[in-house]
Amino acid sequence: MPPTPSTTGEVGPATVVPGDAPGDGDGKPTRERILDIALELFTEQGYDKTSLREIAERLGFSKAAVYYHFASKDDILLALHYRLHGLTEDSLLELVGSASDPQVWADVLSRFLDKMMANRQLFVLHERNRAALETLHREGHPERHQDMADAFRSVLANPAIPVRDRVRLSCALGAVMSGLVSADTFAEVPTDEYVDLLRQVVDDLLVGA
Amino acid sequence: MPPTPSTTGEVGPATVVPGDAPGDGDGKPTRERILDIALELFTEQGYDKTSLREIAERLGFSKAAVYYHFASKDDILLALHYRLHGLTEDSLLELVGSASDPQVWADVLSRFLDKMMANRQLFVLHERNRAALETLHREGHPERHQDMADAFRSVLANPAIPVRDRVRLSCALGAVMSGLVSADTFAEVPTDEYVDLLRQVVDDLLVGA
DNA sequence: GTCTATAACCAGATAGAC
DNA sequence: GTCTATCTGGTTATAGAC
Repeated sequence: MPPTPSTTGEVGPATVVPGDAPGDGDGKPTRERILDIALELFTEQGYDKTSLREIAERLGFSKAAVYYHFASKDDILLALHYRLHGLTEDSLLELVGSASDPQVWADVLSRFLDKMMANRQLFVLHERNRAALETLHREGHPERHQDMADAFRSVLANPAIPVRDRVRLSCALGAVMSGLVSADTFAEVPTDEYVDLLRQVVDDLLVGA
Repeated sequence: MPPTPSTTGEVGPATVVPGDAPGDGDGKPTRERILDIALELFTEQGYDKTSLREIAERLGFSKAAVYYHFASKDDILLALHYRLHGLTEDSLLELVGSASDPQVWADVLSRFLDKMMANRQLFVLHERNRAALETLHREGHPERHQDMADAFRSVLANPAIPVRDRVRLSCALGAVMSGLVSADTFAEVPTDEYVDLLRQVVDDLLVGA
């Protein structure tokens, strides 16, 4: 049986202690290396058009070896989804869930933006494979793991909050996501400056006007 | 050989003259009925997770019959993509291409919003199947069919335009798309009112502030 | 214009050797 | 921890009858 039979929440590079496990080229454990390649291929070609054989080939071993680390292809996608979960601090989450004030939403989004930008590829993965990820969410995905997207979704569906505010929140989320996805187009702009531009957009939509 | 061997730009319900071709339940030609079902299933379950067998079953005939109307599964997706193309008037397109003024972009988007809202599902399809559609765009898709998305994309990539303006345009597009996708959440709001809220968002991002 | 039958293929997944 | 070999099932696509 594999060392981690059920899917575990992976938190990303920060968790990896250098020289922590066998691995190959780097000190990174194989499981992480698989996830890194998968993230790259899934974002580039799409989840469904990427085969396990392809992932394995890139790493220099065979398809079946991947099955030692993950129970299924879905399991890989799920693990990447959990990387996103891992980015969220609980304190921010509670803030969103409790308050119904656009100013608070804007603050949370603003504070979260740097982390989003630093882990941009993870968001692009989600943006480009919505269909596959939502299928995953419907079945499986047992524990009601709360993440940022879930928190905001529940706000959007809350009828006690004025429609105008909710619509503008929805737009602000879309605007930020769009900003992340097309960040490559603005590669010549320094990251800090770029993030500030996005922050301003969030502000204009949620508190300004 | 099929009546329309290569993919033709389908324009939607407006093109269908009542009693125009055999069809079945309605006066709609079979080709259109296939596209309607495909649109529904592709948006719901995703392009890759929908099989031709499933589409055929819904229509009451067999998988192979679908191949009479379309050369491949990709061809169906492409035809739906062309429905989107069909929504765009050339006059609006030129407007976007020529001007580099945020005010103009806002006007175009505003004028286009009603049509976008009326054909919402088409946009949701594109939003939820970006990966599949971009693969399609890379290969095939011969004639440089210009659509709204292409026009705006070329603006975003134009270095002659101030970065701030371009970033805000990118955000505005994302905001509108997000608004379209989550329109169901706000089903209780009258459409006109909802579209006005979105128009305001576009305005705040592109001309206000 | 639609259907039956079937070909050809490749994916995800398993068993068990090393 | 990785490999070879194999199973199983579903997918796109074709040929040809009605």
